[in-house]
Amino acid sequence: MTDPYQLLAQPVQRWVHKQGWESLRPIQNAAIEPILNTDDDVILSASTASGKTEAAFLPILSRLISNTEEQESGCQVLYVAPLKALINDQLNRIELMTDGMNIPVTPWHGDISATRKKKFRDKPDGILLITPESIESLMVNHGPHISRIFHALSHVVIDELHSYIGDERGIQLQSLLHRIDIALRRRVPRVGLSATLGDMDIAASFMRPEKKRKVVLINSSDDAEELRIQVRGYESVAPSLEKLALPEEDEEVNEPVENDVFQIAQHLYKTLRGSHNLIFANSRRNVEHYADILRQMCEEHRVPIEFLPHHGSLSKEIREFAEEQIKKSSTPKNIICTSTLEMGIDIGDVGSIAQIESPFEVSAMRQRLGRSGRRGDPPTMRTYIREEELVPMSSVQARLREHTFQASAMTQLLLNKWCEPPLVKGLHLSTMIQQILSIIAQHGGATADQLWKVLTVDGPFSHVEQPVFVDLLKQMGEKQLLMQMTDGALHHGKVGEQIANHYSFYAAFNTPEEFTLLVGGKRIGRLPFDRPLAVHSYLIFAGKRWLVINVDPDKKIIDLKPAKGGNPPIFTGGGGLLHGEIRHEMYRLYCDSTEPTFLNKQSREFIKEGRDFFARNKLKDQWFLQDGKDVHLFFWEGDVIQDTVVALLAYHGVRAENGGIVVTAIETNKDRVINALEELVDYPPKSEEELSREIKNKWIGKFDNFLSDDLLNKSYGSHRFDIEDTLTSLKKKFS
DNA sequence: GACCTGCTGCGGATTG
Repeated sequence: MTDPYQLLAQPVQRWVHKQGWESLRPIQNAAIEPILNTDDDVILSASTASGKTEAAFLPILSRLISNTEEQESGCQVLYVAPLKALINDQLNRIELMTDGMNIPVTPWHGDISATRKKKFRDKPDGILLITPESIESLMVNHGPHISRIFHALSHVVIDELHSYIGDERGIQLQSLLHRIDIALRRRVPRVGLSATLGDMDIAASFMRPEKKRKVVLINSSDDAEELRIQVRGYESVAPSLEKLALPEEDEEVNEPVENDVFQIAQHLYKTLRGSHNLIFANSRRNVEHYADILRQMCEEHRVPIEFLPHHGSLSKEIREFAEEQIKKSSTPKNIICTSTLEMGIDIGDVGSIAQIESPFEVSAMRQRLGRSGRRGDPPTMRTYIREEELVPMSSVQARLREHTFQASAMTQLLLNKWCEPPLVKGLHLSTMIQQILSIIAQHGGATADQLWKVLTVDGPFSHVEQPVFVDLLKQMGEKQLLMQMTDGALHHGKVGEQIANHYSFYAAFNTPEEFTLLVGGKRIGRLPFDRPLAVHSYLIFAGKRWLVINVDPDKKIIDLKPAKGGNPPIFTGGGGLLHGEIRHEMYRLYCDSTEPTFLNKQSREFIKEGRDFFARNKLKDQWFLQDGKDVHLFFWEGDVIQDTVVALLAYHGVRAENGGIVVTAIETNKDRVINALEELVDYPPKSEEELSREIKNKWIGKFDNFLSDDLLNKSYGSHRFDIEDTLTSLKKKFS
């Protein structure tokens, strides 16, 4: 066998040599042959910091170098990233790799000057680093030039592949890449990079939706990797009535800090101060809450403030300040963050990860764990779990110690190297509306037949049936998004023109309106529009305390000044969907009698208490539990199935709620619920669409407001419900 | 019981 390294072009070999590498990593060796010698699509899956970028670019650059003699100039590599910050980071890395190879590298996103973009459009060359939204803008504004700009395209590289699969942005990216292939009349090989792909087959069919195309999967996992993981338990004291008393108006008050929150903060302070760590707190509200408590602790002990908040509603300046601080080794800093620091940008050496309460996905845990332990130390994560003190009124969830079991099950799955396959479902009609308008902008018009071919035949919308597509076009006509010329060609209607000509058109995902928060005229961040603050109320934001001095609903501005009181802000948001495998693992953990090794003393105690309750109520075999007027149903399934059960029961007149570990049917009895479920198994509703009719607030996609009631029910049902899987699960219960 | 992501072209004035 030949050494794959020998296949690389001379200048690329010289670059490898200059790095002082003794050998290439396994993933880098494995990637060379398929990328260099074939036109297959390739997925490179390997842990964080394993050199995936180099694995893709060493063979790609080798190919470009051997091609340069024949090629006239033109964009040769299209590298797509989900974050601007990632493009800025990769620009430096790739420029170093191409040093002396005469291959220019151009970044393109919203912060790059129009001049630089124009220069590239006029004389495209080398490697383009770009976001999906900026490709969209290229299509809409420079449609006729697409084939000229990309005629020499050799490869498309998709970084952080997992971040696209299953959502609007993924469908949009599939559509854009497909449209580039169509413009060039050939298939450009694609290379996908990721550390957390739960299912390689799903990833492969995302990369290339066309059937009968081979995707080469290169998976390099380091089995010997040591991990340090602990799940720590904390118990809250049930709140006393005095603490719930309402404050006098204008009084500077703070929500009381619960004792378990205080203990968690104390442990973070004691364990993490003096080094670099990331603290993931799951919600922006919790980030602010812990940032405030930890700042006070630092002030009380008269030490420098070493805990900084970081989330998406903070201004860019505040976020970048925190990032700079943790990059410096001289000043130890901890950043308390949401998922903002889960992916991408290199923030230097992080000693350990703290996770406050479980995230919703094992893949998020894995991604977060991968941010620590970069310099020889094993990745380290402490998960802090809160459980309520048990009182006579305590819920069944509290008695089962649900949070401890969920965190333990997720940790076990992480150790088993499992993570969620992406949830690929839904019609994505909102994104289809966007792509229809975009294709028309690109070509200055299109026929219904052309749209159908581009979008559905080998395209990203092959799951959309023709009658739905026809209905959608009619609807778009009625809402003035489209109009039809006498020759049959479709053009933008009055409303379509307005939407597609504004820069807010390029993103496929939905964003809420927001207020801007100002201190002395300076922006510190944003708050969602539907949660306006009253004048004279107190707020904790950016880790500091403020008084609201003015609210301007027209300009969407809130003015603040420093204060001593304050409460963490409330943000809006839906719920996460837990995967069924996590509930299956939780069930196994309740049935089991051995103790996982990663528990501390208190969480071991919680596991024992949860198992006692589980055994006393015979929940291993029994899936009903009458609780006063309510009935708890134990399905041990994911949230899509449990949400579908709730909707199915409502359809049969039984009110129910998905409470996580249980579905609770309210004010009813066991017999009535069993009757309803048996009837459902025998006479299920015909479709998810039918099930959606009684649901309110069905606008989830950006352009859902243009759908008819029928299409909206179809769309909503396809995204949120799964009758088939639910019936399979129910039938198992009755067998 | 949630989080995150992204974003024009054009004209006119000013400067080198």
